[in-house]
Amino acid sequence: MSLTPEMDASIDDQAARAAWLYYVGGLTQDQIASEMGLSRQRAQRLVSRAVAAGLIHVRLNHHLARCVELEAALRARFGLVRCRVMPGLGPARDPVRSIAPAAAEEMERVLAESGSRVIALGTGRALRGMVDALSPVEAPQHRLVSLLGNIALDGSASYFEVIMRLAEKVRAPHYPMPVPVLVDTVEENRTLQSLTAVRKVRGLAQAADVTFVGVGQMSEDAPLLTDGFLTPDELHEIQRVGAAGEVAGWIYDRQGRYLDLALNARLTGVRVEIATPERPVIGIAAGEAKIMALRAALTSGIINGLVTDEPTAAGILAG
Amino acid sequence: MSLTPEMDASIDDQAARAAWLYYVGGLTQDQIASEMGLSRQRAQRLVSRAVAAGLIHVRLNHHLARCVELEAALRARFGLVRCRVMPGLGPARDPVRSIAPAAAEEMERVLAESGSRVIALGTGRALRGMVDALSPVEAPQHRLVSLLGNIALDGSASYFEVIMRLAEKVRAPHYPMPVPVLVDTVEENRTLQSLTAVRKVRGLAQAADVTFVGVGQMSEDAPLLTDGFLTPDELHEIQRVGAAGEVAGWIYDRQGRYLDLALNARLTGVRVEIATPERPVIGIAAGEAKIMALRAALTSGIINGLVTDEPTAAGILAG
DNA sequence: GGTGCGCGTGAGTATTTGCCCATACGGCGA
DNA sequence: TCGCCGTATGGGCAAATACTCACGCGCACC
Repeated sequence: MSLTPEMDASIDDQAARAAWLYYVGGLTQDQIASEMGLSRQRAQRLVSRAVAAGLIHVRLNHHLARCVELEAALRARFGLVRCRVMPGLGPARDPVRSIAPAAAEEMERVLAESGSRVIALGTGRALRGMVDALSPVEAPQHRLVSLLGNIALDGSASYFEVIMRLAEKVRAPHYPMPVPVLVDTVEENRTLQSLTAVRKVRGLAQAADVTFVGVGQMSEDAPLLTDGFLTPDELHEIQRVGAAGEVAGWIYDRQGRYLDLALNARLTGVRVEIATPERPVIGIAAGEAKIMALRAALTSGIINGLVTDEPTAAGILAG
Repeated sequence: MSLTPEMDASIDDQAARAAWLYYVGGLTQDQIASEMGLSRQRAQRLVSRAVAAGLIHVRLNHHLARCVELEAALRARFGLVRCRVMPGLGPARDPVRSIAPAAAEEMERVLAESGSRVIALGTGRALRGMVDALSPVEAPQHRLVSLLGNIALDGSASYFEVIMRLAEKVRAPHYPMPVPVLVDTVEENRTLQSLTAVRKVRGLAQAADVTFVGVGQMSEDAPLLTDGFLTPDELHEIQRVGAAGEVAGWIYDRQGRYLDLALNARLTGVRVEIATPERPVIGIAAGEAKIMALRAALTSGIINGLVTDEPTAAGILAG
């Protein structure tokens, strides 16, 4: 993916400088080109490179009245300790884009604490977006721990791993869950759970001071299905017994009560229990499809913090 | 300046939403127009309004190698507790633009502390830029105090007042210095200093946990001259006795030793004494003209923290 | 009630930007 | 050594954006 680090650094430096001149200095790409002694096209490419590489962060410093209202309503109805509602980006546009900056701010808020905290993390696209939107901060006083593994059934590790990226950005000690998300048999699971390494990570995760999780829907586009953890038949069976959503792979019904499924015995991750104000669990999720799953998790208190977007917030409250 | 608050809010809301769709969502202004049901021009105006009003903040998440080097060199040479060097924006462009975001970050760093702090502030364009670039944060645990008044000799209050704006953004209790910067006679000054209100503010400022100041040059374009605190003759006389710069109106020589001037007896503000690591004084300043003033202030330790830009940093180190 | 002023609006236009393509450069294998 | 391929570069062009101008509306003052 990259050339020599030296080369990369120099090009990123150039990109950063061009983007700085463009966004902070307000120069045109023409002016940047002559300032830095390159062609306009190159200047343009550097700026877009900087944006693509996430070197540039844009933040909105204004609380939209509508979003503030929705936040207040959600806080009141579900007794949330944290709640952020960001403007929607219109249909057919990835809501992760909208909520990632706000989620990153929530994370930064935790990271800014000077005392040492244990921060537990789920997986998923929304959390990945959060980490990408995060500014690098040195916060080595905290410990990061995974609620679940990042190895899929087929052994691939692509399942939107979050903890390693985050640890890299904040330079904090981190404890990934060194196991597959799901194993084939109850016995395998028991063996894994007995490993000291696994037991220590589980213990840390269960004692987390704050937890960030995604929330999965159980409709036909369920992440558990698209990521290959369930077959369509299994999904339909679980839907039939009333599945409404899942957090870290653990499936619950419309009241947010965890279901007693055969699947559970093969899940290796930590189940998030009812959140308390002292040990909040922040849900990071948005999208039409997730409304029911979110309402359920909020109802029972699996999550007591929420970062979502405007249409999703409205949908949750409409129910 | 503004219409009804209601009207303002609604228009800012629109602007913020348009800017969100533009910068975060990546829509074109055409798409924003149809999404929000307005004309393309209106969408464009809303976006530029949001930028002008400071609703949109852009930050660069990359440490340019050259800037990092300069920071390290400045830290080492002057024993600084904080140091930020931002890329220059080229000549003939306001360096405040470049350093304001970094200065705002330094301020946010202090504001994020959970313990209660006393934050003292000077005045000037650079500090004003810092406050404008600051994200609104609730930090009512801190107290903000002014080092000097904001009333000029002619009674006008325009001298880049900082503390009120800052207090508005962070909702912290604030203590402006309720006097002119400079008075006509020593007796007037004595009278003012004896007022309880003034004594309390002075006491608070002198005990500040952290201080943010601009740094003024004493060349022909001295802020003290352009703001009408000195006549050209006075300036030349002070230059003759070796003035190199000024902090909060107090003038020092090339070694950063405060000068014993007749003017001093008419200055009402608090003189910033040698900074300590426990009670840092952060200088916010950049520009060719300020190099000598900065080097002097750094040499004697009037300031032990610095936010500046690349050419200024290089100039300071070159001496 | 008229008149002037200021603000916001939309149309038109100049500038800027993003994208595509032809081309040049450099590494690598035949 | 030659030729191929992948990558980066600059020119050109269409789209997008910013600016200017003239108009219209509302408000206040006369």
